[in-house]
Amino acid sequence: MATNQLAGWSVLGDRTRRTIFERLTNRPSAVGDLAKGLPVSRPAVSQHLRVLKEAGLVVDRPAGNRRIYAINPDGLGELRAELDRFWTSAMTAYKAAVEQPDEEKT
Amino acid sequence: MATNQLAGWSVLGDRTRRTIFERLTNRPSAVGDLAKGLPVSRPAVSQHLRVLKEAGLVVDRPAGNRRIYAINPDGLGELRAELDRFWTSAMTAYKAAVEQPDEEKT
DNA sequence: ACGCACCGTAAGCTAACACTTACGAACCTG
DNA sequence: CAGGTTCGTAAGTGTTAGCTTACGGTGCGT
Repeated sequence: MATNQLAGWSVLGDRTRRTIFERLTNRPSAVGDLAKGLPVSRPAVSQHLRVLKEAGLVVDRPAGNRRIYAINPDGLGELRAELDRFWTSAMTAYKAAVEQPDEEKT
Repeated sequence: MATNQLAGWSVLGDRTRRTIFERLTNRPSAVGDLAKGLPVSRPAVSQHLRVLKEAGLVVDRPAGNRRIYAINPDGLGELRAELDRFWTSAMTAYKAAVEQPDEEKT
């Protein structure tokens, strides 16, 4: 499935990719339709979709002539978990560090 | 102030920068100490810290010979808000799209 | 004052990345 | 079958991003 375990952060670091991803949260779309609303060419969108797919964030399904891309619920969950992990880890460590300024007093 | 409004994603998209940021959540540190635990040189860490600082995620304070970098609580809050905004937006749109699969044609 | 440690910045290099055009495959419609 | 879509991929290009080395500035200790 997802070839990368923690790709969410870096994958969504790109603006275009975030836009594509957000559009897909609104509705599943074909490649050409996505490209129409973007300032980049259709093959560029296709390549972004491949990256998103390899990260497990989207899934694709053939529909006759076209290919419909949609959000992958599992990938969405993993992304959520990744963000949660990062955030809680950062917050707990930060709180602990604030409440114990033991190390280095200025 | 944070020079960018949505810098969180792209700034923390880099692995080294995420590591530095997480280390700073544990305890404020000087540049050299940070560089010691990383596979990159000290100037590289310095440059990363500048990016983090411009994004409003960290603050620095001179301490004699050295310069102590620490997490910026305001930046942490803004990051939290940004992640929340992204997540809720994505989730609400996604749920709505799932409950109305009639819109597939465009 | 002298030497040493710590740090920021400039300059330059390299690899990765996002993008384009060109091409071929698969599909539907007449 | 012929023609027109839709799409993925290969090949090539320009830019950016992260990294290194080199250098200058500042503060501390002897």
